[in-house]
Amino acid sequence: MKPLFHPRVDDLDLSTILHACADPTRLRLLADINTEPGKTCGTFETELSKSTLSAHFKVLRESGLIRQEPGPGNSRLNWPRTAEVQMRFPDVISAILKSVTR
Amino acid sequence: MKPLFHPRVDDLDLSTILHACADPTRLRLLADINTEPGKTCGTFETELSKSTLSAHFKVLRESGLIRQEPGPGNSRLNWPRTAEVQMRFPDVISAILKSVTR
DNA sequence: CCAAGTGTTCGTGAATTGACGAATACACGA
DNA sequence: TCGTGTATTCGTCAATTCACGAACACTTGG
Repeated sequence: MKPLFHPRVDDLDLSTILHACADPTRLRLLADINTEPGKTCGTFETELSKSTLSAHFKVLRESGLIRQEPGPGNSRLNWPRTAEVQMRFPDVISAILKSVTR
Repeated sequence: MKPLFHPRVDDLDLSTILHACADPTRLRLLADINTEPGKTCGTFETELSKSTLSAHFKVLRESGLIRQEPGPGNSRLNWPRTAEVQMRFPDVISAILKSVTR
């Protein structure tokens, strides 16, 4: 599996991050990844098609909110980058995640 | 001056709020309103046209982030609703505002 | 080697966004 | 009442977003 692009902490942008969080689907995904780190892309509850979901993961990853690393088979493991993001923007992500209704 | 629509605290939506914050221009406006509450719409530093600015204020207002009340003449005074928003989504707005680079 | 499983990419289309200028609405002072 | 200042609304336009299915890429098990 090809490794994917991930922005460095220094390159994180607040507006980009907020935009990534602003979509209900992505916010749900992000929350799930934080509750259950290492989940594989196919294990999320959703009605959406695979391609749509893949696009959402891409937005999350490119914003710096998650890390996607090669997993077993052709899968990808999804990890939160919350700790890293907090270094740049303290409390933002944690506050948002706390407000997400399950 | 007509009073404008403002959502009740109970009707605030996290995604809507994050979307409102996700635009750099709006984030700038929001930060300015919080630093200097009661500012009038025309007193913001910007290159944008009146109509564009007005649209941004509308997004902020309808998301619940600011209150726009009639001011002297035909002006509108802009107030933060940060305290109200915090009741629904604790720390979210304050954390975002702290991360805004001046 | 082949089939099954897992994701990504591409092309498409509908809807939304963000920008603008022109027109409009409203309040106030002269 | 007539300008002037302030802000909203409207119509338009280009660009972006979000959704989908089809096609492709890659790994692994049989």
